[in-house]
Amino acid sequence: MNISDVAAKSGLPPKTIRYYEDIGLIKPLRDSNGYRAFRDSDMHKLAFLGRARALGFTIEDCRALLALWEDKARASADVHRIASDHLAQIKMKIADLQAMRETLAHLVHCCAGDERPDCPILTSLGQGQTSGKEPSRHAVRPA
Amino acid sequence: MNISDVAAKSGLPPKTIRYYEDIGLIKPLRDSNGYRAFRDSDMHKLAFLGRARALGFTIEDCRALLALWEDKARASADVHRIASDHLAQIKMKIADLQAMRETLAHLVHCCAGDERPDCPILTSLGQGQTSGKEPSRHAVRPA
DNA sequence: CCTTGACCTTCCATCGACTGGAACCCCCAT
DNA sequence: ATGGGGGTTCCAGTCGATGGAAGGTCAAGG
Repeated sequence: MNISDVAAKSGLPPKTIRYYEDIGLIKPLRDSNGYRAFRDSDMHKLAFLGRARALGFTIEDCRALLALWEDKARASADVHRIASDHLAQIKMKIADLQAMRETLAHLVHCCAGDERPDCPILTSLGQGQTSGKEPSRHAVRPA
Repeated sequence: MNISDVAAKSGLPPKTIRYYEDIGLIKPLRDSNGYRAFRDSDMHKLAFLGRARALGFTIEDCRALLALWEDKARASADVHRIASDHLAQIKMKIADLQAMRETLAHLVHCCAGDERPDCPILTSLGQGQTSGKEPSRHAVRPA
């Protein structure tokens, strides 16, 4: 299988697949012409990676999960720990985003949004009180 | 005021303040020794930026918001649009993260997390069905 | 046999929003 | 003069790709 076949089957772009080889997540063979020759096992790994990434696991988490997946003697506790740590991160991000949403929704609601200059959004940004709390450490910032 | 004073008052690290000057968000004066000399107006802008960033606005949004803040003849509609677009982004991210949370919570719940190798988390990642939907476009990915 | 076009390859740069660190300058107190 | 705590610049790195340039390969059609 060439790269565009695996791309189609795994749903990952060719660029991403090359990148995953670069960082050592997969090790496809090579044809005599230099083309990558993907085995079924490579395909499966890529599909695995795609799903793990879709769940928001970091690349390093993916690397660890892939190793555990391959290791038939793994302890499910190891997988469990990675996943529940990640779940905790996600929960924190949701909380952060919800706080932003509350504040923003309130401001947006209060702003007339017409041709006049009066704007509670700018007033609030100028004076403070975006929320009660500090900007939290686990930073949820724009994509 | 020197940089560490403004840092203390605005809550932004000196590095970030220099960066904001670099990208043209603020234009502090300079003392004869080359030190940045911050006026009150610079301080206010930095505080404004800190709050806008805490609400998750991108730097480019912040630039636009700052310009509108300075413009006493602005139309609140412009501010409103930026904020409500951003609010929509946040809502999408929350939805994505909640979908991840559901799936992950289920998997974590199903995994024994002991010394045995059997692990529904890995099984699921290996076989698919992370959720009903495609990984959405507005990618929420790890920090 | 030659060309065309769709593949494939590598390598380098860019995105966002900082952050770390090196190397160096400045100012004040001892 | 020396030490320590400011400040300055500039370069590299983070994370996870993605865009693009420059060039090699292959199969089909004329």
